[in-house]
Amino acid sequence: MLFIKLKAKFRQPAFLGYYCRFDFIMCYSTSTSVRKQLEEFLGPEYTLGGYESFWAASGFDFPALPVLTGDKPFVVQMLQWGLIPTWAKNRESALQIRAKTLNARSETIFETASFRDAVSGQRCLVLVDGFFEWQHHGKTTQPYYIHLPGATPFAIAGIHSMWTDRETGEVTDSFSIITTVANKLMSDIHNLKKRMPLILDKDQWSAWLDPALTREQITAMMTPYPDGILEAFPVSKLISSRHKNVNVPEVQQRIDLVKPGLLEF
DNA sequence: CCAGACGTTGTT
DNA sequence: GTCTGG
DNA sequence: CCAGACGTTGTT
DNA sequence: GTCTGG
Repeated sequence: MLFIKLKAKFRQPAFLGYYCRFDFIMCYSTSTSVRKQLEEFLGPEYTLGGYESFWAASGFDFPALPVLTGDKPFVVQMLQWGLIPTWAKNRESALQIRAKTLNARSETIFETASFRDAVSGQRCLVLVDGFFEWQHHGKTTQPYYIHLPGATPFAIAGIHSMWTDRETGEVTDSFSIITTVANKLMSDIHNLKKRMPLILDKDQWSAWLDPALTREQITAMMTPYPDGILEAFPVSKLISSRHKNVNVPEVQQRIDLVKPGLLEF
């Protein structure tokens, strides 16, 4: 059994932002500077509306996260993570199903009952500047934060769905993020499952949100992010905690591995 | 036919 | 809503 | 991933 | 120890 000892060595965060652990955790940030940073990145044609940022958000909390949809591609909307299909009969079944729809596998998305309606005409983009993934060493895990150079924001591609509660009339707009096979970096980090979120740069956003896309065109966009661009560093296991508040700056602080893990970046 | 599911991740 | 399992 | 359960009888 | 639920 291999134990990895960790020595926390905090330094100033290189940036602020929100992120999103793609499988069942995370999205980040908090200060007004983050909003400004995103505003600058998006440019004047975008409206931030009710945009809210986090240091970390767990999928199992079903948080509302900043999303662009095909209907309003230039308006940041807060949509709920955990897609509820239109056919959910009642609140109980809606809550049950959304716990299983945090991620959608790109390989089967056109066939699965929960996703196939949304993928054709209800695509969306989840705005993040990073996400977390765990590297496995025997029985232990080491979380990493994955991001672009300079904390450049990017989007995780997703699908969304409007659900109306027939008892209350309440409408919920919710989403799933799409996963694909890992690229090289993510294969090293997510060393067992070797998956990664479908990441789209800003110049691909309008194509992804175009409602006229054919199935073939959609499939063609569902590829791993190119190698050699994403960066990663190890972070404290605070991010893995279920009961502590992980929505704090510390979750994204780099730590040094006392006994180096399988990887150094 | 009806009832029940409808999903992903992970096993160094 | 639609498919599957019994 | 972690936290928490870890069971049976009888039921519209 | 191992499975399940979130």
